[in-house]
Amino acid sequence: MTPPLHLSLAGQAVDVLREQVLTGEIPPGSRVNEVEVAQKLGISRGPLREAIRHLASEGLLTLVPHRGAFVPDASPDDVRALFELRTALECAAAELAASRRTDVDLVRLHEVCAASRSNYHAGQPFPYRLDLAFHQTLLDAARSPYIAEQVRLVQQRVVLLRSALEDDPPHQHASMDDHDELVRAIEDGDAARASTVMRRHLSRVCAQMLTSLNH
Amino acid sequence: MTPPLHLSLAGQAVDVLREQVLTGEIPPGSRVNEVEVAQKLGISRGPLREAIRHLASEGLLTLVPHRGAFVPDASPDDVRALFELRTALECAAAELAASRRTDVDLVRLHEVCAASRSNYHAGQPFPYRLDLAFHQTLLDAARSPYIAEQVRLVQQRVVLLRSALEDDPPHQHASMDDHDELVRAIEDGDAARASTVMRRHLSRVCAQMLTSLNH
DNA sequence: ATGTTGTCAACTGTCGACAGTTGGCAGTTC
DNA sequence: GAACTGCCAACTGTCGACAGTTGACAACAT
Repeated sequence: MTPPLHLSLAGQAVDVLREQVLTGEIPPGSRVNEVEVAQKLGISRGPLREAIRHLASEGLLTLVPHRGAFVPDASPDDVRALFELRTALECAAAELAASRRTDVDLVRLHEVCAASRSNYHAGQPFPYRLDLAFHQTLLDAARSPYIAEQVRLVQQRVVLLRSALEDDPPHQHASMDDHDELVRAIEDGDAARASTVMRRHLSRVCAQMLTSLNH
Repeated sequence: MTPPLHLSLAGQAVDVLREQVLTGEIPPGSRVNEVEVAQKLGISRGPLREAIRHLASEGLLTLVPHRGAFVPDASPDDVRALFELRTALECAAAELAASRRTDVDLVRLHEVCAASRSNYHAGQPFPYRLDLAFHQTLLDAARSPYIAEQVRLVQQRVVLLRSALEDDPPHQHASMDDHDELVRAIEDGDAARASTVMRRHLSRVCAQMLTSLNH
């Protein structure tokens, strides 16, 4: 009934470290010292090593033999290649969502879009939270667990390049329009259009990210 | 110059275990005993645990808390979901290959296709080796490292469901025709057709796999 | 015979300590 | 002063041992 009320130490360490890496508390380029972090978390090096390896498998850390684990900072080429992967996955998800969505899915998608707009007009911070929520809702509608899992991992790596999270109103506005158009295509069951719109949307996001990388 | 002439014990254990899992030496459904395997490999439990976690992150093992690691055996739904992911990735790769391929890529693709046919007529075993080689060559032509990496992982998981590797001549013949048509589309730089052919090809392979799952 | 409870062996989760490697720094030479 | 060499501290890679949990078996009650 109560599956694992308390996770293993390694699992807890994964959660804590992931949060610290994604929020930038451990900045890109810096190293993760095993003994230091283990003491700070109050655990031994064994579980911490497992946590580090796990995050490395998610792409949130890069391992260098005999040197340790580093938080990766991305080059423009990395960003482009990463978005090629993301585009492949999310376009497929959009197509599947268009053909499999239920009425409940549509309600949820509309809700997230409406929440985004009200949040935007209220000037709330962290608008990307709702952006992630939209893509997550779309993935639920696609009902393809393996694709969903991979998208989750890719989105994490994108968040790691938080440089583009600066609130850029024109970009936010365009994104919300993209989202609305995506929902309409999914509502119509038009897989081809859903894929096309998603591709354009991600292309825009990628470009925005690249420009903010160059300052 | 000689980067790591001898890998870490964990790295070696990963290679050995992956081979054993993929060849079925450790059959699906069976458990991996940490102390037993560690002794057999002549290493300690620490490095072996890291190897097990690594393979789990690749989808070749599933971890159950306090129970251990198991070799997963797939249900039809798993196969379908896995091929949805594979289709998303490889269709994108086919499109990219069509727009980025060089003359050298084309030569290599033709070579692999020719090798497949001669191998087929010679009645050699393990025809899937050359199938993997074809898809690998196509990925090289796509020049999208993240997509390539994910495809590699998915293909591994497909190999794990080796049930469909029974040499089925009609299926092999159809696959080789698909490959040839794919190369033509890539040669023409026709991304849309490359994607379409790849989708049909993988759909056929998935169907073949599902039928051989039901015996 | 069936269901329940107590016990136990086997295994995973975790820890602290030792060994091997790496990068940097001081000392030396030209 | 610059380049090279040898040493050293810090850190990762690895190991063996202990603690906690799980599933199964046996004994018992119904």
